[in-house]
Amino acid sequence: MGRAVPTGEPKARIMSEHKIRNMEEFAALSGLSRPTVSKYFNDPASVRPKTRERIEAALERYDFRPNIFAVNQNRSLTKNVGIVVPYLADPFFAEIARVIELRCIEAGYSPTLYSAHGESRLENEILSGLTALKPAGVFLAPLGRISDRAAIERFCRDVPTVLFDSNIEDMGEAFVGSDNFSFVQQTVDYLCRTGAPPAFFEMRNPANPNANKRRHAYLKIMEDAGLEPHVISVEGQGWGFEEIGRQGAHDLFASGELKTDTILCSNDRLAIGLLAACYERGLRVGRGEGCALRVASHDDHPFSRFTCPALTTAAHEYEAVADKCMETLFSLIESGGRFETRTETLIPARLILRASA
Amino acid sequence: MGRAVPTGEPKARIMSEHKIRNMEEFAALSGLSRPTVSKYFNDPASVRPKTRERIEAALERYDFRPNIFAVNQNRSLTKNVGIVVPYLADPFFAEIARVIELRCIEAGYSPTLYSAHGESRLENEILSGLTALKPAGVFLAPLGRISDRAAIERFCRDVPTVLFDSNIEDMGEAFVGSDNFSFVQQTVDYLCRTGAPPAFFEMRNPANPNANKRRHAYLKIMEDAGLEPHVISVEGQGWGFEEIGRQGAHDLFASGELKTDTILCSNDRLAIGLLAACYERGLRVGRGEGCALRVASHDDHPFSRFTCPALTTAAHEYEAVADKCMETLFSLIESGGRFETRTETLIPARLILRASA
DNA sequence: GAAAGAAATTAACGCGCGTAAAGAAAATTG
DNA sequence: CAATTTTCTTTACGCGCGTTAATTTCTTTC
Repeated sequence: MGRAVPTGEPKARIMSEHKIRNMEEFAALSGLSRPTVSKYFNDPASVRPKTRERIEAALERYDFRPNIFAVNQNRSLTKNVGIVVPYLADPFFAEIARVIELRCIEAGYSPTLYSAHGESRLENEILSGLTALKPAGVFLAPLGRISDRAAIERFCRDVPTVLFDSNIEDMGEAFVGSDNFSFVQQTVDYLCRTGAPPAFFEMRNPANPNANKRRHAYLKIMEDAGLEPHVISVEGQGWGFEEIGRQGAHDLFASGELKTDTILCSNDRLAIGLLAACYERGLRVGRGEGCALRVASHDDHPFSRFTCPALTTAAHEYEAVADKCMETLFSLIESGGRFETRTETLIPARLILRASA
Repeated sequence: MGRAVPTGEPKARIMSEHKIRNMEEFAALSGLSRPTVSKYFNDPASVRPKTRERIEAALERYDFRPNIFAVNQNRSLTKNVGIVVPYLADPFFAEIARVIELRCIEAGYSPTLYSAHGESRLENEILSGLTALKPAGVFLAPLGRISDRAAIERFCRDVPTVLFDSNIEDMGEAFVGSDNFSFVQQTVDYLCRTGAPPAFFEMRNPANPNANKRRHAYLKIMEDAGLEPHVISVEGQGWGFEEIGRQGAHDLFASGELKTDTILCSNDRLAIGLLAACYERGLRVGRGEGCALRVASHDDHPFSRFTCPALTTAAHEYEAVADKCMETLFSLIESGGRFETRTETLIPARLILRASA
């Protein structure tokens, strides 16, 4: 496991040579037998250094890669790793997937990225296709509420799976994600410490379970602080969160029902929409003089640094989540794909103060 | 080609049955011979309707999928399609990749998404790995300037490739992308028609060739209009365009060298950074009264609708690009992977007027 | 219902590689 | 140097499926 297998990087080749068809031929050109070369590709350290040198010299000259389909045919497990996210065009998922993917590559695996594009039908097809690839493991951020539980359960029985981002009870061998309570606690604490307690701005029917956890956290924290909670649930379907936030904010401001000058958004994408609405209405957002509203949020979306004003938010520890994901997968693979008990790792948030609150 | 192969969607299975090991076993359970079943999987229409029904009934019951590695081992071509982009965490690429991927799925292919993460080393590894997958075709948006030309050229010799987004001369069988000249023409025309001629705001050493084409287009258009061009090139490396734009804008404003009230950004991500800088400096952007600056840009980045103010931009026709990509790949596959002559399709921009200019 | 045509079956080979067993060759040890 | 251990070679089988050729069985047609 985790051995450094050569990956056929571009090198100066001898072009006059015809293309190598198979390992037999390559072995002959290396002056070795096929089983030895096969051993090398399974673990370069398993052959004598001198033999290894000969193979690697031949590799320089002839640009040969074992046929990936033939290699995997008899294997019960491959070096494939699947990374499945609900919607890759959401920069948050693009970013977390990016970090995990890079970690996988570093560890010598072949990660493949999949997006369910917000549809449970596609999520199912991805999982069923992934099963056929016999991956060593899969990182799955499920769609959430609209996921096909039965399909995911079936998948997790066949493939060692680490859930991330969105937890689904008892699904997969482990869960790695952010601690939603910590997110909300930090933002609410900060906002209360520096001004009025926040109202909570969210989508009414979020597909993602984290949204519900954040609402519950908000309610609990406000209650514990003896403060009256104020939840604003806006309507909207699909993955256009910014537009939903923008529309919802316009409706909110028009209704005149907002009783505070501090809004905590469930996530940054809603906040981005809300800030756009504020700008459109000439509402100045920030903590300074002449500001009508403070806005904070959660996720540290890649774009939250560049909103106007820049968004105060509770950040995911992207690197830490990715590291923990990898670590979990490694021990999962070492345990033969199953854990005795399902572990859940919740990584706390890091508060990032910017100009919006 | 393009046949509707069943994809093993979740169905009610008879759980008591043991798992099918191979096609032989599945054929027996269907009451048919393996070659017939094999024929079916290659083309469901190639067997008698009655036979087809029997297989599909068995498929309902037993949840069998041909071993993907064994299937592809002897094939010189698979139904795999690769989609390679330079940086998937850039929402522009995430969006165009999303649309192309969905089109591929609709067409019955198995698309796989790859991101070079901004590194030519990874781009090379993706291509060399992709070659091994014997894909029917590949959509490649190369890194651009830092791409390893020789590696890409070698890849294109082995695999039918359609370049998109970034053109590299004579590389691949075809290119599909947006018409940078049209982008700049529309924005410059609009800006000149409604106010002062724009200065052009760009990165000094853009990796992406489109940036150079846009600068040239700007210079040409200004020249033809008898106007003096003014190019502002800001420093910066990597993929953090927003931050580069923000820093560059601050430097620009601090220097006092800006001689116009109209800025045309090379792309939306730079513009997002520039708008953030404007906000931070209290510069009001827009075309209305009391605005210090007009800002327009190119790409119709998914967030350009939500900047403050919303960004006037020349939009890619995402759908049209994706459609043309698919169309090109289809005819490429039908032509056996090679075109007589390399075609270049440039799709004009669509101007989107918003509040920023 | 017989002849012609279509579709399925049987049998067999090949793809490229993993892997195991047995023996030969090389490296290591005392 | 001989004895031992390690590594490599030879030989051979198996994986699951594509594919072909020769037959057999089923459909269609008149």
